[in-house]
Amino acid sequence: MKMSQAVEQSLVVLIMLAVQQDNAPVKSHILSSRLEVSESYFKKTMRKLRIAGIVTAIASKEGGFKLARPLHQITLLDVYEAIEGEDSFIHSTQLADRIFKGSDELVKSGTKEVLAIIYDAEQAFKQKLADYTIADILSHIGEESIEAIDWRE
Amino acid sequence: MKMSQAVEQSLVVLIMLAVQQDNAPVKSHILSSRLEVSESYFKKTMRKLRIAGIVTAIASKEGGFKLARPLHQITLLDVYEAIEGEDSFIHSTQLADRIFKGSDELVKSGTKEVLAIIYDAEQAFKQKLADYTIADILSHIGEESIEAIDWRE
DNA sequence: TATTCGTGTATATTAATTATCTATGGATAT
DNA sequence: ATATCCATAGATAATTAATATACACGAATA
Repeated sequence: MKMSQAVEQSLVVLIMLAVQQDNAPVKSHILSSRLEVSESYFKKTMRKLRIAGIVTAIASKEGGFKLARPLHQITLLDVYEAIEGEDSFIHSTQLADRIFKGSDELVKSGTKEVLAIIYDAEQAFKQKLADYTIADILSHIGEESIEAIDWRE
Repeated sequence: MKMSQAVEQSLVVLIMLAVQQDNAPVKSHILSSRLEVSESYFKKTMRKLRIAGIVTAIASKEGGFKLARPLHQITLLDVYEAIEGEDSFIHSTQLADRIFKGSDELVKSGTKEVLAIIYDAEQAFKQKLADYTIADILSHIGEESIEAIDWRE
């Protein structure tokens, strides 16, 4: 069970935007070349972040992407769900239906319980992600070094 | 981020074995046909469960698979890890290295923090799975109906 | 009016999952 | 003994999702 690479890529981009002075917009080709992915692929990921209200896109000369909200209002769950969607880790019951077809109804309820437990575990995972924001990540970086960074150069 | 089908298949098989009277061994071809997968594929999954010490294989006429331990000693985490292994949801840092190469060391530590948070969330997920056993699932099934089931028929 | 994002489509590559078939060898109950 | 069934392994295939690129036209704006 692996998390999409795009989630990590997104988080790194957000860190980059977060340390950009004055939240000045940074161009696609600069960010994508830093990530070493094509601008085309990069924009597909950024689109998801934009739709989720995490970044703002500015179409203009001197345009680019910037953060849409303060750092402490962007949780890791926001980013995760923006990229991965809200699908559950498991989505089935079809299997249970196949197996217990013809046998006791009460056994079928056992698999329903399985789904409930996995859903419960999934919620625990997501709650942890919701507990942390980009600001928490940035708090591990020294103030001085942040002021010195301009990704547009 | 999706859980392997094999995890759900395994749980269903364990439920079937759990309600089998006297923990009598059930043959591969019976279980695999119930799951509607080939016996060959089914055995590959069962092998993982056997290596994890969850089921016992009996090679003999009147052989088959049975549970290796009491129901309450088989957690959902045991099953999950038997099938999915112990890989983390995210495994990288390579990306961080690529991006922050040439820029400040302190920024790199931001991505380390990201990995730590995701690992934390993953542990929360796994802890929930460890909190439940096959016995918990079975507790949702009436005693009477369990006594009536013989999967070997 | 040049620059840059927005959107959409088509396509390619890679990797993992899911799955089957076959075949040889080993354990054991009767 | 021998039939039955698991153990292991290798080759192969289908399906799906993730990852990725290229291209083209439209829209916003400094």
